[in-house]
Amino acid sequence: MNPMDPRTELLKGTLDMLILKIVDLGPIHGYAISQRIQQISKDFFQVQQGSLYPALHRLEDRGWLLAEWRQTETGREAKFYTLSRKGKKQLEAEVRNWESIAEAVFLILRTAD
Amino acid sequence: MNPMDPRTELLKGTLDMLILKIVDLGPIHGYAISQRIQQISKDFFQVQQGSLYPALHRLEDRGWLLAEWRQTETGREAKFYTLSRKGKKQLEAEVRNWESIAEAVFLILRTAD
DNA sequence: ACTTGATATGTCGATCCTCTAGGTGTAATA
DNA sequence: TATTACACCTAGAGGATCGACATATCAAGT
Repeated sequence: MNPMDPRTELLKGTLDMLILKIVDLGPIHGYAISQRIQQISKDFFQVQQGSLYPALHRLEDRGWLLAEWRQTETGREAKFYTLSRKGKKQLEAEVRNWESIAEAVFLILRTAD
Repeated sequence: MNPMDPRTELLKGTLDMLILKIVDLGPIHGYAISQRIQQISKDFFQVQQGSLYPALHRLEDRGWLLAEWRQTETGREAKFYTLSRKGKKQLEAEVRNWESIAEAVFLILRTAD
């Protein structure tokens, strides 16, 4: 995605939350996470691999995701992620925060003179 | 503000839009912009000076804001900003984009298994 | 007279995140 | 056989925000 593409800008800080949310739906591997995000958002978000994998490692390092090598349905090796208890709490906090931010942004955008 | 405070994440990439929106309400100087944003968002957003002034210069460099030194009501010198025609279009584009992003994010957050 | 706090602008360096662009390897399909 | 999809990864560049610092004026309190 072009660095001037506005879609890049506002994924900033949101990607972690979206990943945690997708993983919360059930064990899933990285490649499939990016597909799910793209699919559910109706192709609006396209998570680059250069964003995806560093984010997954970040979330694992922070103890929010647990990783385990398993086989996919098609018999390939892949790293499956699940949410830790800490991750679940983090997700809840981030969702609350996102809702507050969205509310505050809309307050400002709807302000008339 | 605590670095762990979620408000620190002023949702990167949103600040420019909020500034453009506030300036669109009428000529205003930098210091007052940060106050307006804080006030309208009911203290949720607190724009740091280290974010504010670089942002204003950025927006001016891109031709979205026009600057002019004037006196405040209290007789102090301050740099007043107004929206250029390009800035107005940019604001409209960013608002449309923000709405799309918010929609896409909520699509994902509301997804149940 | 002095000090504090609000007003008002600005820079610098650190930090963090995303992107592009590369890389590895396997399996299915044309 | 070549290409595409799957599945993982990293390095370096660029951009944005922040905390901390620096400057200066002015009002109000002590």
